[in-house]
Amino acid sequence: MNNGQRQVRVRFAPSPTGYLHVGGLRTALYNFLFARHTGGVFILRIEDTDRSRYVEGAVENLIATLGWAGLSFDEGPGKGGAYGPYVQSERLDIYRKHAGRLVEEGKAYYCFCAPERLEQMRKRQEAEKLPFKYDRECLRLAPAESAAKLQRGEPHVIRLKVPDGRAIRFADIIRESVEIDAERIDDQVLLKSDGYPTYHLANVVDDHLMGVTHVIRGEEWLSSTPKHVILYEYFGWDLPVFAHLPLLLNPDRSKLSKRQGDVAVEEYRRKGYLPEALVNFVAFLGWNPGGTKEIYSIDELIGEFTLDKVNKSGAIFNLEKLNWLNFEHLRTKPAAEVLAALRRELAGSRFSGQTFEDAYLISVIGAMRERVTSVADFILKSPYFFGQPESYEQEAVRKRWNARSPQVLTALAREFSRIPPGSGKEAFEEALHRTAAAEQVPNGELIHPLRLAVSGVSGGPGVFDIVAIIGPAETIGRIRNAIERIPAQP
RNA sequence: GGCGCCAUCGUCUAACGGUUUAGGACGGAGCCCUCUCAAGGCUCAAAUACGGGUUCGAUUCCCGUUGGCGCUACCA
Repeated sequence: MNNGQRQVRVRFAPSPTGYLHVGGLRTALYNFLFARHTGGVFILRIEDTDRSRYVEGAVENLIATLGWAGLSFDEGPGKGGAYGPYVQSERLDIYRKHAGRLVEEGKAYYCFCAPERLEQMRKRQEAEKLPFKYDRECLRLAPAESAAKLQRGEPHVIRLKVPDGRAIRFADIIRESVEIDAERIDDQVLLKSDGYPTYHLANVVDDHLMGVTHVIRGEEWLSSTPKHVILYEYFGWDLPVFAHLPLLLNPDRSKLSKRQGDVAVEEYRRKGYLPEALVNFVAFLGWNPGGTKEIYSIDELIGEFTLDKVNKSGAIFNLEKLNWLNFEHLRTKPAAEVLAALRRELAGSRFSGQTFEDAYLISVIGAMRERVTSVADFILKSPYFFGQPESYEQEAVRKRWNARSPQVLTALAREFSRIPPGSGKEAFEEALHRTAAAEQVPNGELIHPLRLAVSGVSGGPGVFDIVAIIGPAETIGRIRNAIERIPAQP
């Protein structure tokens, strides 16, 4: 082990197979937080060594999503750095060179076995309930024979020659010590027949060449870490510090996947979740600084984050808590920022054709802030601020609208018509009280039908807040509309 | 199947052998507030998987059982 005093260098190394997964976001976040907390360097490296899974535009998407979440990287594609290139498909010669060096030193060997042979062997071993292990057929090839095959251009791979009869042990910050018998490890393919490296080779080579001090990645890599340890040993390189993160789980405790909810970060973005809320949420899936504070800004997370507080067991992605966190972040976000987000939502909604003044939207935000969990909710839960009610909730009509409603509301409208535009809610409240007294009905006989008339629903902000926001003229128009459209009640 | 990792309320978690009638949060239930819905305040229900050790004392340390998950590819 090394790196006592060296500057921390960590990396997030996704493969560009589409969108950024929330599990990937969490891994990226922990790397980012660790780097920022320690004054280290956060690297983005693209692991595109599987050409069949490459998705066009995925890299740009990944970078954009990371940027949205506020996870800025110091070195990486499009950003540069002294250790580039940061895209593995641009580093092929490096991997070939290193694999070749291993072959020369007898630590790896050429394998010419056809996929069909491997497949048969796999089936046989499976039938005998044995773990799959390559039978080392090609390791027994005479050097001359191997060279001849190479000469003839026969398709081949390079395999790691796993040392015999040794226990491979490595330290992990989160899991302490992990040990596995080398006997169990397959002679892993390092370089594929298409000339591309496998994850194992590329990852180890790059981590070393890029000076990575801490490998912080998902637990799914724990089982293959011994292969990496062997590689470090073979190359004569110092081991980085490993930290294998607990997995993110579906509600049924299986590894988080599509099917059981959204796993793409951009989906949450699209639904109006705030990046600070999503970041706060995933940070606490597997990590906790102790104490009872729950709402953290990203800077606070940076201040508190340490790897030894990461826990070992998988965590279920619980949407309810995310909703609450989003609500909490939304309510403390400056109105100007919420305004910008709301304008974006409106632009993509059925109200996109209309224009609203900043002051108007700010008062809508003030009225709805404690009633929404996402920015999209402003439109979903209170469309009546952006247009006339299109319908009237049946249950509310049945409960709140009676035979006298048209008459008293007409009287109320008459009172409202004397209120100058821009008046506060008190003016409407007083007008309503006057009308109720004159018509000799309880306030509720006016308040509830009024709410229904202006909003079409039974819930929402105080009715006087609503009418003050939309103004007297609009309110009167909506009252007339409602009287016309709501069928007479007994 | 083999190997590895993991195991506190439904969920996220706190507790680093005793300060614990196991704390907080989300969600749930109830009450208060109230023009509705929220928000807010108060209250309640809810967990150390099981069995052995070690110890004066185990949520905490060890072993086993059970369960869950991961890996077991020329995918990452």
